[in-house]
Parts: sequence; C-alpha cells; structure tokens
Amino acid sequence: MSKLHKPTESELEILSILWEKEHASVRDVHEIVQKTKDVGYTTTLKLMQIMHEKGLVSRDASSKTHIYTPSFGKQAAQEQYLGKMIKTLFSGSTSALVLQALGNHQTTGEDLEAIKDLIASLENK
Amino acid sequence: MSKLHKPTESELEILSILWEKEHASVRDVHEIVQKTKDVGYTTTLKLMQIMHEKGLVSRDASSKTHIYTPSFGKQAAQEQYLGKMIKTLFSGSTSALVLQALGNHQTTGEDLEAIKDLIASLENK
DNA sequence: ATAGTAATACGATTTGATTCGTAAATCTAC
DNA sequence: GTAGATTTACGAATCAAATCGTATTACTAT
Repeated sequence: MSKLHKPTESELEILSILWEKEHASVRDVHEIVQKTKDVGYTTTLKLMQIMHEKGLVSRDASSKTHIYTPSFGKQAAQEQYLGKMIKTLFSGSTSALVLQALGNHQTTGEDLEAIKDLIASLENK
Repeated sequence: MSKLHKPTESELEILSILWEKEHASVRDVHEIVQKTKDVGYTTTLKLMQIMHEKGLVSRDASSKTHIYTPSFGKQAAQEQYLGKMIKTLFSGSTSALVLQALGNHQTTGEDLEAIKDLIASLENK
C-alpha cells in the first residue's frame, strides 16, 4: 500500500466504505458517513479530494459525478496497521497479540478450527 | 482506561516508556525519546504536562523533579486498540485478525504452543 | 433556453498536535 | 548566600487535519 501517506482516522473510515462497495461516489460515501458523524457534504467531498491528491484513492472523472476507487486493498491496510500495532503495543510479539485477541474477544468453534489448521500448517514447515 | 482522551501517536510513545519503567521523570523519558526523535527537552515536558491534564498520567509533584505514572496499564491500551482494529479493519472478526497475524508475522514454536493451549482451554467451556 | 437541482472546486476558518523559546522556581556546591 | 545547573510553567509559532461557505460547472426537466 501507499507508504507515502498513511490514512488518517477519517480517511480510514472512507476507505472502509470504498472497500465494502468496491467504488462509490461522494454522495454514496457521504450518506453512510452521515449515519455516524454529523458533517456536511462538502466536508466529505473535500476529504475525498485530498485522499485523491495523496494517492489513497483513484477516481473516474469522465462523468459529472466522479467515482472513487481505493488504491490498495483492505488486506494491505490490515497488514500495515497490524504490523505497527505488534511493534508498538505488543513489544514485537505476535503471539502476545494473538493471545490477547483470543482471550478477550468472541470467537466461534469454526474460527478456532481455522486457526488450529493454520497453526498445523505452520508447524509442518 | 480513560475513554475521554485517546492518546495520540507521540503520547503513546511516552506511555510505552512509562509502562516499561513503571514511573519516570521527564528527563528519564526524554533521554529515551531522543534516541529516535530529534526534539527538545521542553517538547517532551510539554507533552507530558498535557498528558497529565488529559488524565493519561498522574504525577507526584512533591519534589522538584516530578515523577509521572501512567493512569492505566498497557493491557488496557492493547485491549482498546485491538478492539477498535477488529471492528474497523477486520469487520468485527477476531479470527480474521488472528489468521492475518499468524500468517504474516514471525512466531516461534513456543508461541504456537501457547496459542494452542489457549484454544484448547477455550474449547473446554 | 431557462429554472432548478446536484456536483465539483476552492479558499478560509477552526481545531488539535507538536514544537520550542523564555522566564520563573528550585536545588546544589562552593 | 551566590553562581550555576536543572526543572517546571507558560505562551507563541507552526503544521496538519477537518470543517464548511460560496462560487462555478454540469445535468435534468419542462
């Protein structure tokens, strides 16, 4: 993902919406943002314009209503934030993070199976 | 932990140092901060004063050199950030985060054993 | 083509984080 | 107690993020 500009809090919120919908207009995004934050339309517009300048999103400006698309996938962002979190809050220990996550958050039996499978495949190397 | 004020990036760096040392003076903290960031002493001082105003740290001002102590533990911060990350970046799926973490970051055999043990104990409930 | 609607562009303001200079207070050593 | 050093307090400058008002441009329907 773009290392040049790390998304801010608000930008991440917009990116999440774009990841969900693949691509969207400012109005599409704003209508969702508005449900949780009380901001004006032009605020969302400006944010998305800035994200475009930063290269966080690309846009199709061929029709009047521009369509925005994220420049990188959710996966890449997850990786970046997870890595940083492990480093700064978990002293570099991945297992500490995993233990904390499993210990304090709800998981289903299927979830645990999937994790066990991954561990097994990691051990077979 | 204090829900009122979420620590900023710089504040988190200082909190990490305080968690490590239990409590420390501004100079103690600054000497460590200085190793990675080129900032003046009064900058660190001001930051810690603001953190005190926000309630992120408490301080003992009984002697000339004030001693600062974090208002909450590393554990609480880990929990807060992890929860937020699961919610915003992993669509609420703890297992998605765990799989991503285990898949992309280094873990030792011992680490995996510890995780397996925890899973086993979760399944026995 | 004109009125009304919806979108973008742009600039200004606000807010918060960060930075540091300077002054005042406190301690230490002679 | 005085000089020098260390610390805190305070305010101002800088910088980036976020917000919004206004103007302009593009589309829609009559």
